[in-house]
Amino acid sequence: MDFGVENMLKISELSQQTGLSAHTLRYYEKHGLINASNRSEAGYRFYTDSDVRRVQFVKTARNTGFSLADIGQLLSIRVDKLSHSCQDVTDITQKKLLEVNAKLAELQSMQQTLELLLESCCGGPENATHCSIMEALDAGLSREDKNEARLIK
Amino acid sequence: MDFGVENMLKISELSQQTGLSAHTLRYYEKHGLINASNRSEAGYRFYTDSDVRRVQFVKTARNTGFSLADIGQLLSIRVDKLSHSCQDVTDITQKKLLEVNAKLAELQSMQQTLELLLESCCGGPENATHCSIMEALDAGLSREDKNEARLIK
DNA sequence: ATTGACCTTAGAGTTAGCTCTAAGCTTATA
DNA sequence: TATAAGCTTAGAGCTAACTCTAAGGTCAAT
Repeated sequence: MDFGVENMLKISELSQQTGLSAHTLRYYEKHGLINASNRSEAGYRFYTDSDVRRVQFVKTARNTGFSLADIGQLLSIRVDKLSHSCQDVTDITQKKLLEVNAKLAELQSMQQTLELLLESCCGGPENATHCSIMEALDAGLSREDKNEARLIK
Repeated sequence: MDFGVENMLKISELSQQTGLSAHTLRYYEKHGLINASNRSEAGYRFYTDSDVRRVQFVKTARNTGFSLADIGQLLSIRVDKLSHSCQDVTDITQKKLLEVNAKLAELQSMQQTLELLLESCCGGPENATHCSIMEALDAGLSREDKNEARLIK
């Protein structure tokens, strides 16, 4: 069961394969996401193919927007699929989607506001005494938008 | 020019008016965004109407997505409009819009991925051995998407 | 034997924007 | 006058996900 060190990767090689820095790989290890299956006598990490696939999984999940905590959960499902249901997986995914949708809504509102501001302003070289962007920000964006803000008086 | 302390606000009163905590107001002051025009002998901050309007401006800009650094720039325009042009204002606004659009694109890509994942999975109580979400994450999301990632072998 | 590249660890630093604490005054109320 | 609420400051802590540093051990090549 113990094949020398052939066909295993050192951390810098894993780094190259995955595009994650060695620092980041150690960071993920410290946070329980990944591990080197083997260590040399001197303590050097050696990664198997299976380790590489796990790291790729982490990277893909990361690109999809999952937090490291989410990924921890996904990984524990991954290593024991029999003890987990598809619903366990969709729960995590659904929760993430809700977060993403919430952020999206917030950013879309900002986008709309910024576009309106830009439309309203000439953007020219004249001085800003009557700049409509400044006026709008001074007026609280025309007043009938925000929820909790009390009006000035 | 110095009217006692009538019609000025203490920090907790400004906090109530604006919905920003006293902590946050002091934080903004430390970062050069706002200031109390007056202090009592004991060092208590007292805010004028003009101070209140400035804080409202900051809050509105914050809600619009501007960073505190952006707001610092906007405020320095606000106090000396003659020395700044509308273009100065639109430059800041445009830059912010670009940032927001970039984030938006990233989040929309995540949203799409998450929706696809959810569509592909039954989400039921059966065990996760053939969960299509896990498979997709294992396969790097079907392979033809990411830019810098090298394939496994 | 000696470079130099690579590896190890613990732990500090970064970013942004708060949020909170501690220790000690001040002010208002009873 | 005493107590509680509110104010002051400097500075630490929080969040997330890295990113980097320091001090030292290892390894391959000269």
